[in-house]
Formats: sequence, C-alpha cells, structure tokens
Amino acid sequence: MNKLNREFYNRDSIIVAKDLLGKLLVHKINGHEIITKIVETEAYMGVIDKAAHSYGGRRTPRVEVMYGGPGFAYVYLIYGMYNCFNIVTNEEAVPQAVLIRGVEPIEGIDIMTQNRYNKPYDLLSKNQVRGISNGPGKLCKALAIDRSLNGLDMCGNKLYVLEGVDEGFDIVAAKRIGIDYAEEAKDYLWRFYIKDNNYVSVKV
DNA sequence: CAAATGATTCGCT
DNA sequence: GCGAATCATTTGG
Repeated sequence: MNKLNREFYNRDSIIVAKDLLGKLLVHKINGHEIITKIVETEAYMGVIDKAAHSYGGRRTPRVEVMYGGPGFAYVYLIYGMYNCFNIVTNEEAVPQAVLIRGVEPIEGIDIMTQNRYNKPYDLLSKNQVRGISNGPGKLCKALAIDRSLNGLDMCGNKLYVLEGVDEGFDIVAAKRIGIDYAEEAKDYLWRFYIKDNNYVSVKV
C-alpha cells in the first residue's frame, strides 16, 4: 500500500480533510505497529478562519509549524490535559491544518487499550470499547501521540498515512465541534465523517 | 437519555 | 490572569 506523499497534503485543508477519510493512520512504537482507519476530520482554513489558531496570520511559537511546508504533524495541548493531533496542509506560509477527530482500530488494538485504560481489550466495559478512539483527545492517548511528536514529518517512517482500500462510503459534512467563540465561522460545514461509523465522536 | 461540572496546564495578553 | 479545536463522571428527568 502506498504512503501518502507531500503532494497529497499540499492542497486546500477542506480537500485534504475529505480525502483523508478511509485512509490508514500508522504509528510505529518500539517495534510495534498501531494501524487505524481515519473516520472523522475537521478542516482549519488558516488566516480567514476565526476558529483556527492561525486566524488573521497570528504567528506564535505554538503555531509556527503550520507556517512550514505540508505533511507535518501539529500537536498541541488542550484544556490542560488532552493532546490534539493535526496534519499541516497547503503550501509553505499558508497556515492550514486538518484535525483528526476519530479513528477506527484496525491493528494493535491491545496496545491501544493499554495506552488508554491500562487494560487488555478483553477486560473493557462496553462503554470503554466504544470510547477507545472516538474523539481527538482519546485517539491521541490510544495512539500514544503527544507534543513530543509536534513537527514530525508525516512522510517519514514513524507516523504516516497509507492509501488504504476504496470501500465506497458516504461522507457527511457537519459543523465543527467546540468552537463557539468563532462567531460566523462556527457554522461552516468543515467537519467531515464517514456515515454510520461507530468511531465518529459526534453525529448530526 | 441530556445537561452540568471538575480536572489541569500552557499559551498568550 | 483567563480561557481553551476535551473527556469522564455525576446528576436529574
């Protein structure tokens, strides 16, 4: 299976967000491989987007990686305790990104449950099984993604996305989550997810 | 079921 | 000092 290359990410955030659905996110840790399918994303459109950290061209140490080239990881801490994982899109100096909001476990699920709950898969409650990776903070914990990976090249061999197989699915466009402060931008339909998938964080 | 609440740290003003 | 691209848990109907 092919790894997504720099050109894939070198497009508008909205296009990349839609195109990432159904692709396979891979994280290699200590010789182990965690593989998940991306089922929910949000596009952050940079300078024109009041919900984006880079709105109006704001340039601080935290958002600096968004101003670099496409295909790099942007990981930040939210609410004091959770990480959020984004992939930088579009050309250099255009600070856009795609937030990964939900993934479906494919391989290495026992490693994921250890990361999340410190328990093997067999001992999880029903609620815990559903909650393994259906949210940005949750999937970061399951995949062991934290701020030490900020700026990592997604075209390398540690953390990357594979083409996957085209299964044919319906894409739903919805309002983004948790950005009530963003005025008119909060109503833009820039969240995308695979219809009927169990690992979508919030459905319409 | 939905709604309310506390946790906890960093980045920016 | 304030508030954040969240989550788990508790409370109430």
